[in-house]
Order: sequence, then structure tokens, then C-alpha cells
Amino acid sequence: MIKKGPEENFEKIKIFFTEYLERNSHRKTPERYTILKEIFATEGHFDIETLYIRMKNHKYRVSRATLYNTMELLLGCGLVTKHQFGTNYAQFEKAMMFKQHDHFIFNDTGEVKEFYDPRIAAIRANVENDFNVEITHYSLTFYGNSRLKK
Amino acid sequence: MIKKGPEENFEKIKIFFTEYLERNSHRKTPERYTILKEIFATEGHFDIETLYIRMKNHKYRVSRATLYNTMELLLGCGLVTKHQFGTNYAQFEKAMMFKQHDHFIFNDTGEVKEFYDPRIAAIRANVENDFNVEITHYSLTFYGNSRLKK
DNA sequence: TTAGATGCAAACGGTTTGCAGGGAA
DNA sequence: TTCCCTGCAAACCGTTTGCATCTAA
Repeated sequence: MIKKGPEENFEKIKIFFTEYLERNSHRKTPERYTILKEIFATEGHFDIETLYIRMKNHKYRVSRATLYNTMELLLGCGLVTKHQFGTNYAQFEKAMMFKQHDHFIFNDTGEVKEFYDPRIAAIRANVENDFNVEITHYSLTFYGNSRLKK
Repeated sequence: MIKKGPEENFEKIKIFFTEYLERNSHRKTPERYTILKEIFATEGHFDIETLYIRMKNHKYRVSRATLYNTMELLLGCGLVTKHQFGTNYAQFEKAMMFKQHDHFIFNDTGEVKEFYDPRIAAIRANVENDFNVEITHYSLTFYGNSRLKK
């Protein structure tokens, strides 16, 4: 079985984004694709300012307004996820389809760990029934400190 | 068995706060007690601005700076809990000892519902073991819309 | 007496908005 | 050609900070 390279996967992502833009009558501007590319070229979490500086370093002409604007689109089609993590600015990460997870944050460093627990789906189902609601998204984050080595 | 009135419970809270202030060499100023009283006299969630306006309406002379300052102390001794709920300003609620709960937020109105699920404690224990950390606090919030009545 | 608190107002910083110019359709 | 998007800069707004004054200890 031939393993797909990251380039091929990114092609699919571009097509997915294109379809979303067309479906919602949004223009397919080069800026939007450049931002998408930049996001999927890096790992882990990021905030707007970091992304802005990174793109400036890569000699792209881009404004913060367009970044915020495009993030809204990427959130809308589910290619990116937004987190608040307690501070008063947002952090994002590219959505890893089929790899749902939640977060643990170190109080001192802010370092982010990821974990997955199937029981969350069960809790979610319960909440939907109890309140007669449809849950669109959720956030579960633990905060703490590393234990002393024994 | 005689049921305790809210006044009597509040006396205990005041004593608890006083002990915390003394233990940490903080002054017992009238402002701090007034803020404490105001918070425990109202139900549900609130933000700083709402609290500020409410106190102004009650003819108290208070500044936002002192409110933020005092919230820090109340958080420090666990009498109050802080939430971020995705917006970029904080919301608080008085801690209800022995009544742990999490939140469901309506996407459209921002209305807050509370629920409790014991499985969260189990997930928490797992995370502590997996990462060899000590969890100090956490946040679980579901977001969604009310289902159409059938 | 004095170091910590307060009220006020200005500063801060992430996000949003207004607007003239540019480019996708 | 149209009008949605972009870059830029200013506005916005919740929070933090600086400072003169006040007061709990």
C-alpha cells in the first residue's frame, strides 16, 4: 500500500476549501489559499499574531484583518478549531479529521498536551437529552502542574 | 432540625474570607467585604462590568480596579469561580461548595445551563496518570442550540 | 507611622471596524 | 463592470497599570 505524502493530502484540503467557498459564494482569493497553506505547513497551536509574523517573515503581504476574516471561513468549514484556554486571546489549530481530542495545559509554561477519552461522547449525549438541545461543539480543558518525580 | 438562613451561611463565608486574608497578610478593607456581600446576594453568572454597575446603583463608591483586585483574592481562596465561555471577557460565579457542575451555553442567547456528570472525575484521574500531572482545575463547556419541538 | 489599598484615568493589547483601492467573477 | 476583499489604520473594549491619596494595622 502506497502511503500518501503530505502534499497529496493538502491537495484534498484545498479542494475541500474551494468547494466550501463556492457553495457559499465567497471569492477564491490567493490570500485565502496562502493562509490555508501556511496553517497546514506548521504543527501545533498558534494565535493570530504568531501567524501574522510568520507570514511577514515569509515575505507575504497580508493584514491582520484578512487573517481574522479568513479564520472565520476556515472555522466555518471545519478546517480549523478555535480555543480560548483561559487567556483573553484566541488560539487555533488545524482540525485533524477523525482525531478528536481535548487538552491539558501546564499552569506555569502554557504547554499544551492532547488526550482522547471516549466517555466524553457519552456525557455529551446525556446533556443533549437532558436539556433537549443539539450540541454543535464543546471544550474540555484540564489545567495543572507536573508531579514531582519520586 | 433547624434550617439555616442565608444570613447565617454568609457569616461563615465572611469568616472564611477573613481567615484567608489574615493568613496571607492582606488587609481587611470594607470594600472587600462589600464586594463579597454583593456577589453572594445575587444568583447566577456575572461579569465585572455588570457587578460594577450593580454596585454603583446601590450607591457604593467602588472602582473597577478594586473589583478586579478583589476577584483575584476571591479566586485565590476558592469563594468564586472564573469562566471564559469563548468570548473575550471573563464571567464569574460564586463557588457552590459541594455542588460541582459544568456548563451548557446556548449559541444564540448565551444562556447558561448547569449539569453534573460523575464520569468527568474518572476522565480527570486518567489524565493525571497518563501525563503524570496534578490537575488544579478544569473547564468543560458544551455549546449548542435548542431542538425543535416535535 | 507606613506599607498596602483605593479611585481615577490613562495605557495596554487582542479584536473589530471604516474606508479607499484592487481584483475575482 | 460590479461589488466582494484586501491592507492599513483607527476605533473598540475588557483588563491592567501608574499614581496621588487614604487607611488598616
